[in-house]
Amino acid sequence: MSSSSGSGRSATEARALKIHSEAERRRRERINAHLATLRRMIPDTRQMDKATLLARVIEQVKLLKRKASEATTQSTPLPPETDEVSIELHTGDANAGADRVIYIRASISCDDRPDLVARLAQAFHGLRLRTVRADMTSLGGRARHVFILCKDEGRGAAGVGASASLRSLKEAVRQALARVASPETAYGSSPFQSKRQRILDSHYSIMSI
Amino acid sequence: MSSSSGSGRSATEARALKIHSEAERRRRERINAHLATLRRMIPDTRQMDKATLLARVIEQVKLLKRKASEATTQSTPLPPETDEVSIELHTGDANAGADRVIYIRASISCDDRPDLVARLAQAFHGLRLRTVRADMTSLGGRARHVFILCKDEGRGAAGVGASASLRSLKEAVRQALARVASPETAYGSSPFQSKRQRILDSHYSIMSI
DNA sequence: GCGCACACGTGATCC
DNA sequence: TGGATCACGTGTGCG
Repeated sequence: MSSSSGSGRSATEARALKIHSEAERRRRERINAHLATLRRMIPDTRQMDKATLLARVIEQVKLLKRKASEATTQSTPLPPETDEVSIELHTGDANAGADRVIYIRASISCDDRPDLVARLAQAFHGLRLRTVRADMTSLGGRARHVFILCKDEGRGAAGVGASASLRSLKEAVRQALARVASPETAYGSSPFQSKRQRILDSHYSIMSI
Repeated sequence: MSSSSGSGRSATEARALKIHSEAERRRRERINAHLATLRRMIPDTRQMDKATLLARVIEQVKLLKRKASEATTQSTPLPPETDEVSIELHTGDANAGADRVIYIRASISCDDRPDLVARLAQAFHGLRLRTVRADMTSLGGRARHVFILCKDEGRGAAGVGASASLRSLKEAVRQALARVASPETAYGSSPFQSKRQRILDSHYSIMSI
């Protein structure tokens, strides 16, 4: 205490005290305003305890952090444990007859190895397919690659048997991918290798060229 | 006031008051503990105003929400018209000290050309970075490629200057990508070519090897 | 002295 | 009435 006598406050003290309380009120208002904002942007927090509200904020920040991080590092599911090849045809706009562009979505899941991408590129090149889009994942020795391929000009197969040639093209792509996925099928190389071992062994890059 | 006489409090009143103040203290402690937690999980908020801390929390939640949302909706499929290079570091869980794995999200947008992917792979290889995931788009002569790179073992830079070496690694990747994006900057090759022309000319494959 | 930010105790209020 | 929460004024320390 700076100065005091028995009775009340001096005039200056009273005024200072008032200023102080007002400042403190403004401070509380700032904090509470921010709290209200948080309450608005987080679901199911209307009329909830100030403390538990903060708990939910923490929880939400954690969750969003995980979500954002994992979304930037892997936006597609993990490579499946079983080998798969899938082909889809997409003729861009069925009625627009002018351009005759064919898109193929080819997906392959298999064990990863250094020459995988190169082999695939080679296969596509041999089929006169252009890779417009590619999505590749390599994890734990497994790879899952998805390609959007484009057959720009169906000149050679334009006329009558277009539909038939489409099917054969599709089948050709499937076989090519299957060959790449397991080059030595029919050979007796043991397919039994633990997942753990594969993970330990695998430090392949999907872009080893 | 419930009851009062001139002098002091009754014994029961005093005890109740004490209980009350203790409860209030506990409440404050809970709130402050949560605030401390938030302060820990948001960068650069050590000894910062309680109010401004909450402001940063709001800001962070907004940012993370946008990030997570746009990452799940994949809202940037088309290559932008302007050249861009962006690098992001992701150390997997800052506190889990054991594994020391570093992920880098590197994104490049530029004119497409046959050797682009090969150049990028070469650059990453030179920086001892493994490509764990790749997402490549080629459309209308423009390319937008996103890579998740992995620096498996920071053996050489583990100790003191880890943070600094991270920054320098990030900068190295950025410069490498910039070089690949526009190899002949500073030369006088005319940058003026119509978008239309580029589209007509471009039949590149992003996997031409 | 002044401004700022914090913790504390207290009265009011609502189940 | 008892427990829980809130807003308020005040005391106190730091630049």
